[in-house]
Amino acid sequence: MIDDRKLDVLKAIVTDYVSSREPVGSKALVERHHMKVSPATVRNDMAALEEEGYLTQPHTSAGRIPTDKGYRLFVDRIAQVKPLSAAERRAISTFLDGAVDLDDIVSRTVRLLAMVTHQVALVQYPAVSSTRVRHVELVSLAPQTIMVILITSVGAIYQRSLQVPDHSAEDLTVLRERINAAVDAQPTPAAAEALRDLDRQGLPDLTEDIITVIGEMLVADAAPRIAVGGVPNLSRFGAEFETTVKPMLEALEEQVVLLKLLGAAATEPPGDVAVRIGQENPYEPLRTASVVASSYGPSDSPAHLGIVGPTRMDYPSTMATVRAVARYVGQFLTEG
Amino acid sequence: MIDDRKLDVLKAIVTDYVSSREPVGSKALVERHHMKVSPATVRNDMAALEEEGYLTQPHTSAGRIPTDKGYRLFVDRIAQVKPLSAAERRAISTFLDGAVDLDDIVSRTVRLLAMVTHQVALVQYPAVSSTRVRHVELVSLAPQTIMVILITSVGAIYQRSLQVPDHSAEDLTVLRERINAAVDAQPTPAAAEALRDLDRQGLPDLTEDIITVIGEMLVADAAPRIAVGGVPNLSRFGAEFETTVKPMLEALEEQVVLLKLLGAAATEPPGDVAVRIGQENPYEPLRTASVVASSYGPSDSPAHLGIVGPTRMDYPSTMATVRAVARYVGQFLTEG
DNA sequence: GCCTGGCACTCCCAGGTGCCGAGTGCCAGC
DNA sequence: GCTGGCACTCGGCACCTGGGAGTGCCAGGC
Repeated sequence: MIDDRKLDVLKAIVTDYVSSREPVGSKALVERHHMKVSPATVRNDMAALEEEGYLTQPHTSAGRIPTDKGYRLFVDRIAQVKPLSAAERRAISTFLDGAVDLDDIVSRTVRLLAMVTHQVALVQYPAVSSTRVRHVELVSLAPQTIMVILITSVGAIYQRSLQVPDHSAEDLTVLRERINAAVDAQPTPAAAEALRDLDRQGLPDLTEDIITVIGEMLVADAAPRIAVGGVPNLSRFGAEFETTVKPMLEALEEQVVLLKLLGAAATEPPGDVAVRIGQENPYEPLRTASVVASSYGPSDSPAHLGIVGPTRMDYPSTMATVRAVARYVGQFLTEG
Repeated sequence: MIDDRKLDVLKAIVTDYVSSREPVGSKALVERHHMKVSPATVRNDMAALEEEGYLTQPHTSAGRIPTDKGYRLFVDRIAQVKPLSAAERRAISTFLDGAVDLDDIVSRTVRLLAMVTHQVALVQYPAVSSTRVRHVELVSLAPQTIMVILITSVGAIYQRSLQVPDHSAEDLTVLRERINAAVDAQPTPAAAEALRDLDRQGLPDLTEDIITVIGEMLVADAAPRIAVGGVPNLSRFGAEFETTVKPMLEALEEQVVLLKLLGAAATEPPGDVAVRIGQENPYEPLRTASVVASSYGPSDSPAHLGIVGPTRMDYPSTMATVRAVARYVGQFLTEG
């Protein structure tokens, strides 16, 4: 039975533990939070919370610390999103000023997120499919190698090389014009369709190969990438090197793992913030870490962004920041 | 006076210290290296080496460890490059098989270096100027925004956006054709020149802006990038978190610092390996780290690659690996 | 003259001891 | 159902101590 006072106790313990990194005892808790009840009462509540799995004791006669389940309850039931400070608002609303291309936008975003949350930040590049095609370029790199370049309306560039049969420069020119006529300014799903229905009359042998490749680039979002920043923020956890820092460094090296983490975390509709705490993460070694993620871009194919940090983190502020940044980037992309 | 035996002693101390991480005493040294002299004699040599600054003692009655100066002498005078193991040779000669584009080559290289050396690996993307221009594309992103895309013969893509006055699609087409006629298949310095001398007759207003931007892209190598890999290898130094891991993480976040480090280290002609040890690095916080670097690509504008690790590293193997990888990548780029 | 064995000395480190304080659980009383 | 009180537990810290590794120095020998 979790009544209101127990929730208050849990909330106080989470808050104190996050800021002090030390197990929280009943006496200190009552003092620091001006509670209306005595330490003994709080102790009873703590015992009940521990009984139900929300708290744990590192050892007998130590204070309590929250479990993953405790953090979960805290996030679900208690944490009202903390309003951002004026400085944070200002940072968020100006950090994209003067961004020139997609790379620039992403790298600024990742730096901002890392700076404001003091955690490791992750930003996925927007999917191809969220944009319109601006131009397709075919460049002959070697006699039998062609590079296909796809440029989207947000300034993103995707490239692929492929081996093709012999061909002339004229072949390429014709093909390039035909393709661009079909896909220019189309949203990517429509472009993929237009490409399938392209009139093959008079086009060279290599057409099919190239169209296939472009189709893949448009649909599959072949190699979704994630930018990482704020790794030095892990320095604060030097003490927990083996359990926290090492697995995080290893995860950060693996794009696949990052994608899985972000993807699994950000299942909510864009604008909402999702939190995966400790064991809830789909990656075993990161059971001491939490992911706070959101998404941006069009709702039919959103890109994700978020942060990774120890379960012991300031969820209300972090969630507020992630949400604000995601919204702002999304807005910037649709407007710019 | 450093005679041969003292060099042997230094060599033995460096070797043992690198593998054991512990100060080396005279007795253990004589035993492990089957020396022909007694511990007492070695002690005298050690005292002399310490006197001259090649060794130091963490505290009285502890063994000796090498100083930066000691490592320097070791590298300069003693370390014969260790031949690579069969497995290493095999890894190096196959890791680029199937690499499709420049991004792929660089990311494979950085992973390989990290894997073989067990250190943090750095690989700079080849400079624009080391290649030929394959194509220049102008794409209109917004009414007054143009993206300039430069594609080189190795499949590298460089992009820049710029604001321009109003223009028509025809303007762009004319300009694009004129520019490509001038620069196609030229080595970048020649291309820059051709661009300067371009016949401006009949070209639109925005020509100058665009030519300037392309010129910058060609010459200045506007944003040299460095790929980083093997960061989890820092896990082995968890014990020295504050002094070693933290400053490294911070340095790795800063492309500028990395460029400076690699650039300063790899001043030798391509094919040679350069080592910067501890204090010799041009970045104060990394005074407990060494950089082993080499360069690849054309000798007039080489790109750098290398590794960063603690001064206590296996220099002979590391140097051999870095050299082998640099050579192989260089070869692959010229052939492929 | 250089190497060597011996010896006294230094100092880190690991293990053991004891105390202190924070924190708990429980209980009787209001 | 809350509270104050009390006995108890246990981690952390300071302190001490002995062992061992390593050194510097010196006198003697090849």
